[in-house]
Amino acid sequence: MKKGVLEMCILAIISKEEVYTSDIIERMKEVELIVVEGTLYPMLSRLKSAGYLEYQWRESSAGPPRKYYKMTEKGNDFLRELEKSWSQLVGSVNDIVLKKSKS
Amino acid sequence: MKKGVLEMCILAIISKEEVYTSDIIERMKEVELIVVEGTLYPMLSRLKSAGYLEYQWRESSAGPPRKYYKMTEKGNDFLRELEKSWSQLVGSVNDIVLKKSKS
DNA sequence: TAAGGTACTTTGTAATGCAAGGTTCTATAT
DNA sequence: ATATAGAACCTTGCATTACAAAGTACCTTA
Repeated sequence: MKKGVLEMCILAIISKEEVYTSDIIERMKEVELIVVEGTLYPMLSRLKSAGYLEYQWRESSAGPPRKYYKMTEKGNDFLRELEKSWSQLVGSVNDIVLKKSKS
Repeated sequence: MKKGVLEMCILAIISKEEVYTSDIIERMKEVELIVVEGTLYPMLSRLKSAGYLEYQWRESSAGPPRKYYKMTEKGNDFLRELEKSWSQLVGSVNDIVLKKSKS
């Protein structure tokens, strides 16, 4: 029923700026959403294989190189889809929750 | 990241009126949320074992008897919890999605 | 008393997200 | 030079969630 909320968040973050994994975790934490590496790495690989993302290696000033992700055209389309079904879900759930009881 | 949206919907429906499974499916369909028996029966059993629901057998005018569910006190508390974390989730996701890109 | 529909239940499976552990690479302290 | 620490990446195994599909029980009607 509720497919792809986390996926949508990740894609939304990447659509704003090129980021690597730790950036994503940080952006999520900024709005009190906790997500961990073990979730993120497989998901990013999946999204990349699906053609929604592409990445580029970049060196870091302190530490090993990082994979910086950015959206593809297809990824942007997919993000718009996800956003649409997300707002539909929110609407439906609000209908259920806010409906007056039969009294 | 976030669990229990469907659970919250089910509990919200039951909190409005005493219903049996087919009623729930119908209420959900009214707001374009599709849920099926195979999802619902195990979930209702779980919620009942957890002490959030109780049920009562009632005869039907045409067919076998039905399990009518209603909330317990504990169930109402739990529902309020779920609603709170649901609106937090909606808020957080909106923050992510609506945030301006760095440009 | 057989047939069909309604209601409840169980089983197997796919997808999701997490914990935990592992590998590689770089910088720094010894 | 070498060991240590830490950053970044990746993998494995597990619990949970939701669904499809098949199965069981009951009730009404022909």
